[in-house]
Amino acid sequence: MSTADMPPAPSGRQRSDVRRNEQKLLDAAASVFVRMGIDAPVREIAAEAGLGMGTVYRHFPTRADLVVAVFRHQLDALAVAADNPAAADTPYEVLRRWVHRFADFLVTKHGLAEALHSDQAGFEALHNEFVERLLPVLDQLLKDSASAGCTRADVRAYDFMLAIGNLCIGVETFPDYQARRMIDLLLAGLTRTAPAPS
Amino acid sequence: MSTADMPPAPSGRQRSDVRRNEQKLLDAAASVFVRMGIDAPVREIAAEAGLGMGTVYRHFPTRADLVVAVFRHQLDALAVAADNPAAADTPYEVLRRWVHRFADFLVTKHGLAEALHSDQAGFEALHNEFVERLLPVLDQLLKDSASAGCTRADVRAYDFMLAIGNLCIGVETFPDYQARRMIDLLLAGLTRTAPAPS
Amino acid sequence: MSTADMPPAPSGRQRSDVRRNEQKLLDAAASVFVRMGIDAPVREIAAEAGLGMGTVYRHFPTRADLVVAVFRHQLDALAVAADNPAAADTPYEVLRRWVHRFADFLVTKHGLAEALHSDQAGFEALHNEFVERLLPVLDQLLKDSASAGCTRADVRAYDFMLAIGNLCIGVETFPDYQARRMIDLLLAGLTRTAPAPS
Amino acid sequence: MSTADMPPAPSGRQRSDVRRNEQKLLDAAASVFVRMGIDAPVREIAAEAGLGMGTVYRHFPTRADLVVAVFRHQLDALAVAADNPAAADTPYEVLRRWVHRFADFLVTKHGLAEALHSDQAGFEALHNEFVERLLPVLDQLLKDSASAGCTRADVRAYDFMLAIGNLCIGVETFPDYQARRMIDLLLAGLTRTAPAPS
DNA sequence: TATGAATGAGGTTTCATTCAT
DNA sequence: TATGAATGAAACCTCATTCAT
Repeated sequence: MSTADMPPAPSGRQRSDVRRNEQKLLDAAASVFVRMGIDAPVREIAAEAGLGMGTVYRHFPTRADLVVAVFRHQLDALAVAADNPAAADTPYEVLRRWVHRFADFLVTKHGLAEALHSDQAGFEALHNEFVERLLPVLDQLLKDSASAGCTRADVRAYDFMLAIGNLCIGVETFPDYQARRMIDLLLAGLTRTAPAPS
Repeated sequence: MSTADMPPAPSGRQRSDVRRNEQKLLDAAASVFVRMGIDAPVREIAAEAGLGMGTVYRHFPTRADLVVAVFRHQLDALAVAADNPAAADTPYEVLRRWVHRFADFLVTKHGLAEALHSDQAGFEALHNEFVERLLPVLDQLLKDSASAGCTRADVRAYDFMLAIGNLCIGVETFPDYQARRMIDLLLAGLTRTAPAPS
Repeated sequence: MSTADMPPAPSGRQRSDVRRNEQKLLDAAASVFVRMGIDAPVREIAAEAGLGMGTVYRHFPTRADLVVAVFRHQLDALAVAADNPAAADTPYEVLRRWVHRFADFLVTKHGLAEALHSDQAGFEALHNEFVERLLPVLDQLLKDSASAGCTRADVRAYDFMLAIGNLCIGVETFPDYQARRMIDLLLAGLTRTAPAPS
Repeated sequence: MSTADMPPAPSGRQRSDVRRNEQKLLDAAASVFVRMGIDAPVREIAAEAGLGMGTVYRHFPTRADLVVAVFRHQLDALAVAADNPAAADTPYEVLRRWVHRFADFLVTKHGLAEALHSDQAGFEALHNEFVERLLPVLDQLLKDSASAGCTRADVRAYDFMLAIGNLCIGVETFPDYQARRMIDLLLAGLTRTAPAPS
């Protein structure tokens, strides 16, 4: 009932062109966001994609839509990254590894950590996207680790997620800043603070 | 008889007005930076100060000059905040208190933590300002604490300072984010990781 | 069947509109340059053309581009003006007529002579344009006339061209100044100075 | 009645200070006009004179007043330059020498020739100044030379004066332009044109 | 009388967004 | 559906000019 009553017959080909364009735009935007920040001129993104500016607006009516789409796309990979626990690790090890994978993600997608705090359009949506996709994963990892007695139980996944993200900020602009060490410090702080080894 | 015995002084009153205006501008800029970010229109700052735009440029020829001035002004207070050690504390306690004072500073100067990472003009100068003023203080505190055996000695003050700053980011925009808890977590990670308390 | 056999052509109509706008801009700029000088506000030119300011910048990214374009367009006509020698004239007559045509050009394009000396952006380009287009023509005319024994051979076309241009300056602003008489005086000075009245 | 009822007694000293300042301003303006053109910022002139901006305005309420004053000052020297005819010269030689002296003046006061055509405030006054001071001198020289049969009688001093001025334009900006040759050409055109080849 | 701080109009340029083709 | 030309608001920065001291 849906596609049937459309004009001459859009033909699968056209539809796939459209999708191809959307992909081009996502890739282009990701790359441009890195190069020029999340406030990069729309024209720049269109040019990078080899498309017209109107096409950007057709696919992503607001900048927010584009921003979210760019990163949603990249979050998918991370959301499933906790699914293969690698068997014989302690829950803390699993948590630890995921956290660093998260940091990898933020750091390699240069500028993403900073972008999360942009006060521009799309900002809220972007944040929500992260929360929706990653918070459940991290929450589970924290709970597992706490249940196993490895780590504190009084740390909220939300705070922890933002903290990790924050610690990644500035890696690019301050080349001397070693975010990884600080992330490890945060992880260390998470471990059951020695109060009673016995 | 009149002008002859004056110093070159071009009327003391005027000079004090000028200084008053400079202060107005610093206050206005601090407030506007918070509201609109470090890239706020100059016109906005002028308006907030109740002065003309030209006056802003007279006092601070480049945006960098203004940005640096705004924060240098506020750093002075913090740089001396470690001078009154409050006697009977452990070095770790002193460190801990200063770190929270630093966080207070960043958080109450709403937006300042974010501003530290702006990739705009004045950015480098701002960063340098922080490094020059605060790094020595923090470095000393860390060393004292490590010497006393309270904390690790393998943490660089530079990383730690940026980390604290980073953890404060987003406090305003994500009201649910509890930066203080994360700072405490980082401080906890700093403590000599309970090799054997006994 | 449809798009396949078209060239890449992005709709011929659009392109012609674009060209029409460019022409509008050239006309508008020529007119405004006369009225307000070569430094006229871009906004003025846009208004005169009935277009937006952005459009000016799209077509002519720098002021120099616009300035040069305005006059290049008008130089074309002059560069070929020496091609129809009108048969039975002496080379000196031909030279004389072209010089006055050049002066006509400068004077009727009110303000152009002055514009040639603007120390603003685009100035060098404008001068070069004149040199490239007109100098060869004038040089040939001078040589022909000198070869025929009508005029001195020791006058450089470059100096002469600038001199003609200079003599046209002020025609508008000093209504009483009769540039033509001075041009004739210069031409008279060019003739083989009374070889031997004996 | 006039100076008598003034305040405490301005004292000759003060008056001479005022005059000294005026001279400072004239010198400074002349120098700045050369360096930055006739539209140079007022502040620049004040700075060059080592005085406040307000003082500039006190002495020369409009820019026109300053411009005129600067050049009037320099015209005085030229106006008398024809007074010492050096005895044994032909009137044409005297004319010729004065013309080159005029050109010297324009060329060495870099930018002055161009300034004569500025469409800015003070322009008309400047032009008038030249006319009033120099036209009588040049007119007399032309008449003397014509009376002696050296040169044409049908050339108006006004046109000739402007022509000389114009030919000096661009000497600075087009280093390759040899204004002197063109002035000589104009002078050559002035000579009784090859009496009659018949 | 001299000063120079303050003002703000006016120029430049950039881009987000619309819309005719 | 895709295009990119056009628009114009908005930011920047520079002085001419005023006026309190």
